[in-house]
Amino acid sequence: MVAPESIHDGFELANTRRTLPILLLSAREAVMEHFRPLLHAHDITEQQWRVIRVLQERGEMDASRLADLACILAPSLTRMIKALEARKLVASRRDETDGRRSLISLTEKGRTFIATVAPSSARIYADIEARVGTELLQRLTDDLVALRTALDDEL
Amino acid sequence: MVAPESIHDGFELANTRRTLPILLLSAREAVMEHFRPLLHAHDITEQQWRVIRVLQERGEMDASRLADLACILAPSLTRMIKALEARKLVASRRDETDGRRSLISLTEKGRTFIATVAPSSARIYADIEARVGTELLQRLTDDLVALRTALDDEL
DNA sequence: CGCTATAACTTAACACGTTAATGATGCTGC
DNA sequence: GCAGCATCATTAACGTGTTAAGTTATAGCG
Repeated sequence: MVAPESIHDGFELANTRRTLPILLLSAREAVMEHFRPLLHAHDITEQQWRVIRVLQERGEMDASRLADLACILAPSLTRMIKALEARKLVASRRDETDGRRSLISLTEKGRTFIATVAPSSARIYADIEARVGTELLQRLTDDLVALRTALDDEL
Repeated sequence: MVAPESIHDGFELANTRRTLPILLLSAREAVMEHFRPLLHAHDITEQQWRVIRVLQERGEMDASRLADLACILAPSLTRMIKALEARKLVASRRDETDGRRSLISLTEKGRTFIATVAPSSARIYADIEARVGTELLQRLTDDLVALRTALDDEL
């Protein structure tokens, strides 16, 4: 499929299709392809789904932490919270002890929404797990965490 | 860092932070973080950089194939080609034998541009390779390809 | 040849990614 | 107490992701 040359010789650009950015991007695309029909059917974006799931798992938190955990930038989150509030899936309030912070939480409607979508989502993930195989999936999970750790510039 | 429970039990949602979509997203983010200053300094986006690199590696091709290889959707590519043409980094022309197709190619200026940025880019990739380690990088590369293959619905 | 279907792009509309700048609040030291 | 700096959130501007609809061109078929 691809020439079996070394990934990178240190002097020239690597084959674009074999670089980490594209491999990670296309792998992610292959995974998301399976979830998209479900999310679309429930009129929610992938990013919004991440946000409300994080809220369900960890409860109310400020916007910065939510953005960090859901892998979403602050400006995007600001826009999304407005949309999710309009649908009454989340609620936000000012932190009383720190007026700069905005605390976001899941509403009862939000919890119900997740409960509605969760079974299908879990089924899709189980199908992916079955296709990929437990061994490969486990190794990938560990290696991806290791990759992040190796690249994290501990400031 | 994360509770050492099984990835997924088949009945409930997995821990969001341990799911493939987020792992792949955050790993990619960790990698791109290192390239962003360079790309920004040359006033080019990550996606545009992918597009012109694919053109350099494989030469003139039609838009569909280019979009596929660079992992970019057709509507995005249409917009990008306009921008890249305005900067005279790429050129496009109609396919003479199939009037529907648009053939995209790198200009001389485009080649020069890549030659200018390539050394820094290669240095950054080499640094990443050094941090991550050859073994982990090689295994990840293979596993990510395997993941894509496993999930590809061969239509 | 003409009709229909399909394919390759293009456009449009809306959401998110990314960077920079602004506003508001908190904090620190004097 | 207040001036100056840091932090959190928001806004703005532009590029890309995503889906749907629209254009133009080709292919198939009677």
